Amino acid sequence: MVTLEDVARHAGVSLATASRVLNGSARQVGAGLRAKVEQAAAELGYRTNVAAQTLARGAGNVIGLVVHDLVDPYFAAIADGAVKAADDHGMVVMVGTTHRDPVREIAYVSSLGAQRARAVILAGSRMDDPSAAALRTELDRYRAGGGRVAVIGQDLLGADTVAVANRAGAAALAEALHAMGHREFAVLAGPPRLITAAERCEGFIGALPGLSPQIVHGPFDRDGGYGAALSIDPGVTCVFAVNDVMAVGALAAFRDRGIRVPDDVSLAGFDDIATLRDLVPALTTVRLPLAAMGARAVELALSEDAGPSVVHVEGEVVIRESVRAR
Amino acid sequence: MVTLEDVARHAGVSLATASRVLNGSARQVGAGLRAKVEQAAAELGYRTNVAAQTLARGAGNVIGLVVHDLVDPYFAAIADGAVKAADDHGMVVMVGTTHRDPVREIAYVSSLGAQRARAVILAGSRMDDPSAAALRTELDRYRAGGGRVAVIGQDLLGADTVAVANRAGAAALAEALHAMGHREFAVLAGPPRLITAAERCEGFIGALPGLSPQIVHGPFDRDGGYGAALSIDPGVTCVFAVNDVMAVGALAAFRDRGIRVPDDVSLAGFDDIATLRDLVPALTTVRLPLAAMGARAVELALSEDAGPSVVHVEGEVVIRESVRAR
DNA sequence: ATCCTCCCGGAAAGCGATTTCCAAGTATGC
DNA sequence: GCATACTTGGAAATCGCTTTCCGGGAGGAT
Repeated sequence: MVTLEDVARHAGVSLATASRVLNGSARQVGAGLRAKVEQAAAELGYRTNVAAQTLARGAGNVIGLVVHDLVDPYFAAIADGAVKAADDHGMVVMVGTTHRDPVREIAYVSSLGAQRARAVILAGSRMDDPSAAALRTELDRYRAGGGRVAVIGQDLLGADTVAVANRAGAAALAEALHAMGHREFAVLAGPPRLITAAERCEGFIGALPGLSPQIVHGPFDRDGGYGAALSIDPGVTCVFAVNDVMAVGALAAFRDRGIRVPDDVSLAGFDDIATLRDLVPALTTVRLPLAAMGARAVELALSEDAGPSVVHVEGEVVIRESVRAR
Repeated sequence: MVTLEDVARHAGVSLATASRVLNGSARQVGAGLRAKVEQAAAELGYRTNVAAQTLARGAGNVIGLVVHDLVDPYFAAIADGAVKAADDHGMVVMVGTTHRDPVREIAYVSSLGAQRARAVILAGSRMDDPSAAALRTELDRYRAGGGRVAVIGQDLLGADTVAVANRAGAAALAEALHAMGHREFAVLAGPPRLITAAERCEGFIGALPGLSPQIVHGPFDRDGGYGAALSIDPGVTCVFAVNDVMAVGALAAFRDRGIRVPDDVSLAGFDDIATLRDLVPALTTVRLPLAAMGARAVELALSEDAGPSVVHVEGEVVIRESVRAR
């Protein structure tokens, strides 16, 4: 491998000068030498050794992204935005998938700490349970080493946060559905202690004073939606699934049971996953700018301001054919 | 930050011993010292500096993965498999997205070279055009530095390859559709020079001797499928889209034009994207083990054998409601 | 003309690990 | 009981780059 020293020798300059030319520095180098160094580097095919650079500089160019599941289009969209934004800042993204295992999540943060990653971004909502404490400890340790942390979802860890207005979005959706004449609701509410799910559920119910929707808990994924939909009470005219992927499961369950959407029951989700837009009937949902959220998280984590800052993002209600007025 | 030297001092041993205990080595360390070192590391909260380790060892623990678009569920599934497999081998994955820009692809390989990534995995088929030469040059350079390269798709670069039997899969599908009585076919063929698309198209047509299906080219994505479907000849009874995402677009186009699937026309795709399984009508397709392909690529790239090895993966025809016998 | 800055090139000291040698202690073979 | 081989611990040389510090030359002010 060609080293910087080889380049310097070939160009007849010192190591210091070569470094300043090739790898950026506050200091200027005269045009003559600069050209010589650049030519030498090109001739020799020099390639910076990032590991050495990271060691010497004390900071790397890696951003860690921790998601539950890349196959879930929600996380894929966030990851896409994050990768793009990181690239714009000359950073690269390391992705870890936890598949909702808190142990893996912690292990991943720890590994990113060892990498001296510039920042770690946690996407996907956390359970409100003891494992969160262990994660917090690990994050503190990471921060103590100079790393930044950004969280996408609710403001839970005292870190930079891209906060999603889950309650407000769900409330706006509830109001829209109420205005269309619905009174008998069911909520496919996801896991009871999953914060995002709980917030959406609360926001929805809170916007329907005097009504008491049926609440069905279950996993936060497609099969969870399918299962939960099976136990909807007769008489319910409108079902809210706390995310789109669950809504898809519910749709399948209704289809299997011969219940027509929206003729027999209306259905709404949350997130507005692009891949799902061609579903029939098209899903009424709350649109979230997922890629932008991923990008925003990267920018937050890379910004210089001291204190943890919070960016709020709002959802936009999108009414499509999966709901019908009563 | 706590360094290995701090740990060694705290434990009253040499740097060498501490290194051998904490970061793995061929050499043994006595039980007594080993315990002392481990305790010291725990007390001080020692964390390996991966950059220093990479520099000293001359090889890192990063695997680079280059995909076109993480939002495309095809790539998301591959990435998921790759991340999991890498994790099993104690490696981490750095993802880059090119959005089909050859320049970005090359830039990414170059950046992975600078990282001294252990391997780079290229997913997503390439165009058969001049930019491939530039990529090949960059890859050769990367390999010259000791890195491994694996490609998912067709065997094009002379690297380790997870080769998809595109022709055979498409041919099997064609035979199945033919056996169901279809004779008038159209192929939504994607970009003419995109190798994967071309192979699937050829395989399909080749299995229908005596027939000459209508070929419609267009982009390899959802909108490409939509657009191509608009120019299907009347009289066609069965449409093959060279991937599932395009098939979804075609489905939408047919719906918008009042053409019913499968009553008026049958439709088939390729890939069997999990996220799309709840589509109505369910898509007939050729199933590919995407996550396994991603994992396989990682293992190939990490294996020690010298020469480039090729793993073949076959697709399995899955008939669902989007096709109907004639 | 003198002095003070400012600018730019180079020497050398790290950054935090790994690993090759050495040396000493212990086990084995006869 | 002694020579030989194996272990195991430590000192020190690297790995490739950044950056501080020093020194010399050019330009401006007095």
